Amino acid sequence: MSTRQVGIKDVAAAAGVSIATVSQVLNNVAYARVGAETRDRVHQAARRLGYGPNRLAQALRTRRSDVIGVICEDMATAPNSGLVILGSVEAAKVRGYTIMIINAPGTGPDGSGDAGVATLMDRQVDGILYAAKGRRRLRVPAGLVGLPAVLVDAEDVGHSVSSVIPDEEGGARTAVQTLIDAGHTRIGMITSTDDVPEAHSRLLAFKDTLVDAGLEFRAELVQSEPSTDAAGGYRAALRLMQRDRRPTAVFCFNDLMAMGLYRAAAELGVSIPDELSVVGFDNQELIAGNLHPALTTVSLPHYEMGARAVEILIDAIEGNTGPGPLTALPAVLPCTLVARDSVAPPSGQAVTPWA
Amino acid sequence: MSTRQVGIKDVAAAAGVSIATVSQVLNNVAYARVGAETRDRVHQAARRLGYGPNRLAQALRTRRSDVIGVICEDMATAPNSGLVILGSVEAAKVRGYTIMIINAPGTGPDGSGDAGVATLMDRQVDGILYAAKGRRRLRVPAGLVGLPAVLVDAEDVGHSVSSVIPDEEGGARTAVQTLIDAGHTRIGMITSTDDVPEAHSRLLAFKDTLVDAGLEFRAELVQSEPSTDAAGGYRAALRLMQRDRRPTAVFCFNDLMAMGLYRAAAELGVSIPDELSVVGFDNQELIAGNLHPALTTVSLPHYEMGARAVEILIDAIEGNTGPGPLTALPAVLPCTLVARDSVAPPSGQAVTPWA
DNA sequence: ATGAAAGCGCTAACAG
DNA sequence: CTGTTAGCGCTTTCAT
Repeated sequence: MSTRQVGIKDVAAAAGVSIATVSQVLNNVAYARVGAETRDRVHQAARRLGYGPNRLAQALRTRRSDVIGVICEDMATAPNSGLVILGSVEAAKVRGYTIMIINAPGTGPDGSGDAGVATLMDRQVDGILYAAKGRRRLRVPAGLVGLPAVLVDAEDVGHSVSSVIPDEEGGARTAVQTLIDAGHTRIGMITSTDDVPEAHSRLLAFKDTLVDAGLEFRAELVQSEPSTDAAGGYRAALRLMQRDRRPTAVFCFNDLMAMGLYRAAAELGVSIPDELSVVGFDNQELIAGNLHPALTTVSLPHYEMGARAVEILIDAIEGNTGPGPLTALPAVLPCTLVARDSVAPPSGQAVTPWA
Repeated sequence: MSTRQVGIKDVAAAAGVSIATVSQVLNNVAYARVGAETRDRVHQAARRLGYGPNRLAQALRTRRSDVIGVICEDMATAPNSGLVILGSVEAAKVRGYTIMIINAPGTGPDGSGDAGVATLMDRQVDGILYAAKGRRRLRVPAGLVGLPAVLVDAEDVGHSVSSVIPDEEGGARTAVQTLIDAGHTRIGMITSTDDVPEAHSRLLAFKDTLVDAGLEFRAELVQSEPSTDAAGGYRAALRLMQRDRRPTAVFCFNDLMAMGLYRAAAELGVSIPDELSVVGFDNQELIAGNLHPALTTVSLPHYEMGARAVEILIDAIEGNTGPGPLTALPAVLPCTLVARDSVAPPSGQAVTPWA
């Protein structure tokens, strides 16, 4: 803003060539056959003047802005939305793109980013990433369909937009299997009474993993609560732990509920992990890393989803995606176990007097 | 991308006027005196065709992109960086701007966003927001000085960039005063041994608030630890609580340390808030809201800083800032108390046998 | 091997 | 009151 921004024509003047030539050498145009010595002059002039291309002008001309719009539902409220943004920002950078971001209130069953889509398209973004607030399926804003777009952490009900989702069920199986592998046979679960997809899939994975391991599923060992925070976890845990034969391990719907379980255990004088193993879900670093003992949990691939979505999007934009439609099957990314200190083999001693 | 984007000339054709007229009515140019009936035709045509201006073309022509670049140090790692982003996104939207965001590794004593500044300037952003990772002072990237820029959560050592910072000390005073107001006279503190500015300012505020209230500052009632997480808080708390006369209330350096204090209290059988009041700092919702009892704490104005910074920036860009230099005193935003359930009057009973 | 010229979609003087 | 014209900074055909 101080000294007027140097442009291609300044470079041209300094190098004693035409602006066309400057453009060609600076962009390494294949067909342009420019003398080696000329190239040098141009490059040097550019460097000397501190030339940087005006990406707006380039975009106007080439009809490619190299910017990706990100619509984030309830940014900063949704836990870890920061990570999907970071993933997309970094993946974009690698490919020479930049992220333009807007927020969308995540209310109602439908995606709410309609105005957002328009805003971003006016700004000529090359494609749009819609980061949903962890709902399974949603109806994407009408404006989205037809243009390069990918949905993160949700699938479009109309299957008209491709998406990147976590392998929820695999993650839950991993969690339960971790407990089984540690030697537990009497495993409980604390979960949500809400009719949300995660609740179903995690419960299902819990059952399946148990029976796959030849273990019995006992309905009385799963306790649910409407609120999936620490308070809910505490109440569910109390019910679970105050029965005749309590489990030696429990799988929690999320880290917050696990936090409630920790409190219940402390009050009942049962020690984690010696007398009770626990694994959570979500890997909320702040919680999982600061509970005592640190919570073993399953991590949702937030960063990876953001990054992957951007890659898919850019491939689509640049046409590297082959002739097939953008709308293939959703990319499903693994949820990995983050092992900390809350899992141990069951203690030798009987957990209850008569067991 | 399907049907070629409609442009100003399509509207002109549809309305039977020239593109200049369209531009003028759509932009409400003051001096342009266009017939009311013509205006209507234009507006209708525009609406009917679903016209949206190509903001890139506008920007190229007007030399104003209406986009603000945000450089975020360690986005998503820094706690609550999501909130400053959200604040800036929403404030920008109100003024018709959009946010373009990039990440910068927050290592070393200096701001690391040099490349980032260049990237953003190439994209013709109108100004830059540099969101630091909660360090007090830093040397901003050289490219920043001279252009519209504001620093969030830090001050430039060269005072060449204006900034928005939290009233750390005021927040700490509020925290301590809350305890005093509840009737406590024997108040402890758990803090960091690190030589970081927050540690100094919070400790100072602690002392000052005490003496201002006519209370005695006792060095033995402040316990520090190098690690400011729950583990550190636990260790410090143990030392603090196992003395002859323990405090009836404690002010914690942050919510994580408070979390450690909760554990220590539980183990020692002292009940919060009946026998011990506690107030934290940071308002990490996930922690503070899920501890039991919920933690009363002081909130850092992350969202507000982002929003305020954008407003300052836009004022500077649009020249509403008066003749004065952009680099005025830093804007300091209040840290407010978030009252939850961890503070109560001191219990009537003596805390120790002989007290 | 290099340059002239047209034009991306829009705004801002200025002319009618 | 409205239209013509000249660019913003760049890329890309097409001449030379």
